Amino acid sequence: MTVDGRLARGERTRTAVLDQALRLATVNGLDGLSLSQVADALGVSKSGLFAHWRSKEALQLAVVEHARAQWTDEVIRPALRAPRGVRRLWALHDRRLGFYEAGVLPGGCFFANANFEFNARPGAISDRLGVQSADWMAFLTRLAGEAVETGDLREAGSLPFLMESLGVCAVMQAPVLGPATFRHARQALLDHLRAVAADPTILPELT
Amino acid sequence: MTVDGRLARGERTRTAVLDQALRLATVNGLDGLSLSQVADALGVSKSGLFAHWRSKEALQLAVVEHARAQWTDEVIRPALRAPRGVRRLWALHDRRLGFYEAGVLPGGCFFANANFEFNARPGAISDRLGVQSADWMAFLTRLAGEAVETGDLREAGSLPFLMESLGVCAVMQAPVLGPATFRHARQALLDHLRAVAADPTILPELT
DNA sequence: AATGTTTACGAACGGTCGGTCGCTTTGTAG
DNA sequence: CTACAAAGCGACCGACCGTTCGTAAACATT
Repeated sequence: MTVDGRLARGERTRTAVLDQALRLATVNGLDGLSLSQVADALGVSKSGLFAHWRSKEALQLAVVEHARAQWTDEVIRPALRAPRGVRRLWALHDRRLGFYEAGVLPGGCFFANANFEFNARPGAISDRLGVQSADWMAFLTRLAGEAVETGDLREAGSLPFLMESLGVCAVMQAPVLGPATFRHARQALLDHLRAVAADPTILPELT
Repeated sequence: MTVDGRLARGERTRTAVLDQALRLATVNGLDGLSLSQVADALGVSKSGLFAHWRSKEALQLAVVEHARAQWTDEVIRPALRAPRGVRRLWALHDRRLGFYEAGVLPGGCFFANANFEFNARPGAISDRLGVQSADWMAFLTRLAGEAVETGDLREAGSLPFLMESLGVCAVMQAPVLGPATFRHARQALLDHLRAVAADPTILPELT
């Protein structure tokens, strides 16, 4: 199977641009993203970007999808290796906070940033963010439901909303209050899970 | 006591500008705020703004303080009318969510928006936001400590962080998931408070 | 009535923005 | 070798940005 060298090159620049644009978007905002900045940071020309995306909004939407793929690869998929139930819920929370702590994105969390940036601005980007938000909450709800099925939990209750809350708040406060924020976010969920889990001993101790 | 008509007029426009700028900042971002937009929305000239603030950043800092004053008037002060202890904690949470629900600011919460916007951008504005964030968390911690003193709670634990988390997450998700979000945010804190309160009966039922 | 101050305005400036156009380079296919 | 297509570049456009400056009106002070 031979590949077209031109298309391959295009694909390479495309992902390089999306990587850079994603990082920049978490710092200056998805809307504050400037095509000149992205182009200069990669040593390409601004007009060359229009060969891949016909407008800034098209690039922004591509960044949203790129962020979703990264989130799936680095947070969701690793967490799914944990056994179903309360341990998987904990793995997801732990992995998520680890993603923030590692500083993969200089601005913390792309989705939290973007949701707050577009929460009062209708349009294609806001719509897409809304769908992804709903998907994410549905995923959390499904995992909590599984924990009830396995008998780990008596009931799901507000657990999905609580997990999302702790994650979002942690990434918001971390730049101000320092790394201890993540310890709070872990401790808070661990306390809650221990209180509602049928067998608290399957949950780890915080080191 | 006679007042200088010029100063009075200046003060009037100043607060009118800050009101408008605060609302606009919650929609387009504190940095996305455009002086032309603010000026046009109030029917004043753009250059006239520089008679009151010597730069855009000065106006932005003034907006931050204006938002703090509004938050104190409409959330903190009313909540302080509730008796010390767990009822005051609940009143604060309830009042906060009510502030979001009422749509006082079209973009939800100024501070959450601004924190996420500036969480990776050093500068005077970020510094000011950081101080206010720390103050706010200290206030929550003080109220939780009072609830321990009054005997309402055995221990504060992660309660301040939890309250902040639920509030922030609610205002983030409300535009996407609708008003039910606030019910979740209230229920989640109420469940937690009932679980840790010495006397759960002093807490209200959700209607 | 004369003087000074505060508020506010209109015009203009340099700079950056998103976007367009014509061109060159690189690689594929016949 | 030729014809074609995709990738990428440089020059340029109109629009908007924050900011400056000179000026005029409103008002207080003397």
